[in-house]
Amino acid sequence: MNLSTPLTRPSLHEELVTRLRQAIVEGALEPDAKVPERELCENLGVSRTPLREALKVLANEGLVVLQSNRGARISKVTMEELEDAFPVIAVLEGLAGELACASATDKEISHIVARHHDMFRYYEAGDRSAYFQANRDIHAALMAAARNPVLAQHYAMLSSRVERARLLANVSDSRWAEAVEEHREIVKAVEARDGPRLSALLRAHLNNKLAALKKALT
Amino acid sequence: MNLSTPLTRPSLHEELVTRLRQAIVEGALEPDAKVPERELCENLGVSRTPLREALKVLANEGLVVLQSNRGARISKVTMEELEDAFPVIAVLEGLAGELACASATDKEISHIVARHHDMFRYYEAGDRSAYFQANRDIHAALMAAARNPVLAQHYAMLSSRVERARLLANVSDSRWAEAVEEHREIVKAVEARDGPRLSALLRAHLNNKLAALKKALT
DNA sequence: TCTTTTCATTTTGTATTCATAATTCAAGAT
DNA sequence: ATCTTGAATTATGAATACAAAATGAAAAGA
Repeated sequence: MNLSTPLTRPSLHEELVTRLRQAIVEGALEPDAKVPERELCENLGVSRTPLREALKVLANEGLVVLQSNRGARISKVTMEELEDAFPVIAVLEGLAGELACASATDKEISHIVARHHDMFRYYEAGDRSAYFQANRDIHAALMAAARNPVLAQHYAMLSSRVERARLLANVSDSRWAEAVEEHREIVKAVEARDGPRLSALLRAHLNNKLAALKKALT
Repeated sequence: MNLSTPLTRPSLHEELVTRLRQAIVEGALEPDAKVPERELCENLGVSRTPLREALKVLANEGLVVLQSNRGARISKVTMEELEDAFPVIAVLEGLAGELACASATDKEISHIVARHHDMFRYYEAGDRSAYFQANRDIHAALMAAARNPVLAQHYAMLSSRVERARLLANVSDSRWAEAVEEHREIVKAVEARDGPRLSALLRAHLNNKLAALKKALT
């Protein structure tokens, strides 16, 4: 049992940030909807103070828009935002790939590889939701292996803003096949610990993802 | 005159975020110091509520650390943080360079070039503070020319975390000379609108800056 | 009928209050 | 003397209160 870490109860506003962020990303709080302050307070059993603190934080992250004297709205997912965010995510993932090749443990590498094989099986089985889960795991594992908390923080922020687009547009089967092919190259680069190549592949992968989203959303 | 944007008085917490961030970056609020909540409230003439909202936002940005039931402290500038942040800033500036080459107006390009010439003059004159100001302007102008608000937002956040290091370590004259040389190459790439080259130069410039900081801080 | 105006209601931003946890400091124990 | 102990004080987190602004609905005017 760990007796060295000073035990610290998370404050209400922190929990609220986490839960609201999740609700927004999952679409439980819909884009452009007004944030029902009173209702949330009642449901969550907290007063307005910590809830409003959480909203300020989420506004700073771009998930919520504050309108003076008119409360908060869930921010919309616009094409412009996606077009701005994806290139940034791309270079961050690219960097993560480089760093991961340099600092990942062998165990981490083999975990990423294993998750890839899972993912390929889900693709064969046509199980989209398991595929997406595996895909998220892979990107998260890569990010963790990069050993750079600052990078991870900004990546997480951007991901949360962009994740919601998945709810708006189902990618085509042909794009799915393409993405899988790209991942076959990616996993090869991971196994070879080829940082520059992995970086380039990830950047290209993200840019293709954006192009596919664009097509699906117009 | 702009008549489309609905005029909106900034809320107290927003103003506080701005002012506190500035105070932290400029060193008026020193790293590791406790945030004097009561004192700030009195000086700024606001109640605790908006101040605490601002602190939550700054904590989310990493400029402040919240300790449960023990208030807030200004976060320390650690070598680990700089080592994590600089590579991220480097890829963001690299991306900004690429994008700027593609989307900057001729006027923006010539402004960046002009500011470079100013900066070189300040270097000749040995005027460090004017040099730094011009340097900041150049990076800001480049970022603006990239036309990507998401990129700009994350760049600003990271810059604020890292700016403070400048107060801790004066770079050597030899590094200054080096940096100027690097900028001579950078401005050439800007004039030529050579995106890939500018991107590579900026990334290298940032990595060298980190190395210089490392040396100066040990 | 369709606007415009008025006024009650609700919502919002900020201030204030309150309960609890941390800190301080003096008194007693070692 | 130094180290504990515990009550008094202060600071903090969260709830509540309050004033100002926005919203909505009914009444007055076109």
